[in-house]
Amino acid sequence: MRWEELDKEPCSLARALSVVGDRWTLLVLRECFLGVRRFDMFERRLKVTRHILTDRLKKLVEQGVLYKSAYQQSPFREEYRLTDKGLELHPVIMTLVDWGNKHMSDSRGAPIIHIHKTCGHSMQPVTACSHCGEKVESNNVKVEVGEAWLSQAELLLPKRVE
Amino acid sequence: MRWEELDKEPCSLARALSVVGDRWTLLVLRECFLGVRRFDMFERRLKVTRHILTDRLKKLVEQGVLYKSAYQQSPFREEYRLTDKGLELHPVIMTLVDWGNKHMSDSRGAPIIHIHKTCGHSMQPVTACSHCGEKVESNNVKVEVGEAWLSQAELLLPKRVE
DNA sequence: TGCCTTAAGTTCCTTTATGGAACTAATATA
DNA sequence: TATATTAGTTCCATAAAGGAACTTAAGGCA
Repeated sequence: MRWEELDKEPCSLARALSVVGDRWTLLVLRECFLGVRRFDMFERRLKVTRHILTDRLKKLVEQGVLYKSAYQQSPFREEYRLTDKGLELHPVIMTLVDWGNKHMSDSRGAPIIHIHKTCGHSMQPVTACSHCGEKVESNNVKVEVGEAWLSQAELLLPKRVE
Repeated sequence: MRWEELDKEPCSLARALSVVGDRWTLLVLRECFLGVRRFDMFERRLKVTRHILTDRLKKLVEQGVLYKSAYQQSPFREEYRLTDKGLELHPVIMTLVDWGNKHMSDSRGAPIIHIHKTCGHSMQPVTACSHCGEKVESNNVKVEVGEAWLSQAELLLPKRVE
C-alpha cells in the first residue's frame, strides 16, 4: 500500500494517521497547543526546514486542522490557529506525552507535567469509558467494524490467534 | 533538527514520536493489538513492503515495545508480541481511532466501534484527570516543565501570545 | 536614496526513505 | 524432485527530508 492511499482505508486509525501520522506534523500541533501561531516562531522553535514546515502547515489547513487568520494587512501576513477539529487532537497529544513521560524518561524523571486547572492538581490522563466512566485498557475493549463498513472491512479484523 | 535527534529532546512528545511517530509504525502496532504476531500476517494485512516491515519491527524490538518469541524450532521461527511498554500505547491508538471516527468518517458513519467489555456498552474513550476523574480538555490543562529539566527546557514553553 | 531587517515563503541540490520486484535459505509437503 | 511456507535480503527507481541560498513586500534608518 502507498501512504497516500491511507485516507481511503476503512479504518479510523489509518485515516487519522493520513493527517497526523508523518514526521513533524504532531510536533507542529504541539506548538499550536502551546500558543505558537506564526511561521517564523514554528521555525525557530522546531528547527525544522522551511519547506517541510510550509508543507505541513498547508496540509493541516487543507485537512481542516488549522486555519489561516490575517494578523496584519501591510504587508499582508497570516497566522495559523487550531480549528475545533484540531483542538480535538489534544487527547492524542496528552496521551502520547504521558506515554513518553512513563517510558522515555531518564533518571531526571518526567520532562512534562500536566496540571488540571479545574482541580489544581498535577495529573496523568486516564482513558475512561464514556458510558460507565471506568478506566479502559487493551484487555477490556473489543474492536468491532461499523455495520455500514462490513463489506469493505471484512479483512480488518483478523481471525483471532488464541 | 534531524529526526534521529528527536529522542534527545527535553519533551515527552518528541521522545514518544521518535518511537511511534514515523510512517507505518502505529499501523504495525494496530495489528499487534488485533492479535497479529507473525511477519507474513503483518505483511498480508498491511500490504507494506517487506524491508519497511523488517525495519519497523526491528526498531520496535530495540525500543522495548515488542519482543520476539520463538513459536517453532525447526525451522526456527519467531513472532512479535507487545511488551508492557507496548500495551501502554493502547490509549494512544484508541484516542487516534476516536478522532478518526469523529473527523474522518463519511456518510456511512464510524468504521470502528469500541465495546467496553466490563460494562458491555459501545463507548468512546474519554480523557479524564487521574486526580479528580473529570474530563480533561485543552483549555483546562496547563503544561509545565519538570524541575530537573528546567535548564535544558527553558525554550520549550513559549512566552504566551495572549 | 541606498542599505539592513522582518516575515513568510521558494528554489536548488544532496542525502535518506519508501515502494516494487526479484532473490535467498531452511525446512515441509506432494 | 518440485513446490510451498516463512522470514527475510538485495537491487533499483521514485519520493521525502535536510541544508543553504534566493525572493518578495514592506519598514526603519543614516
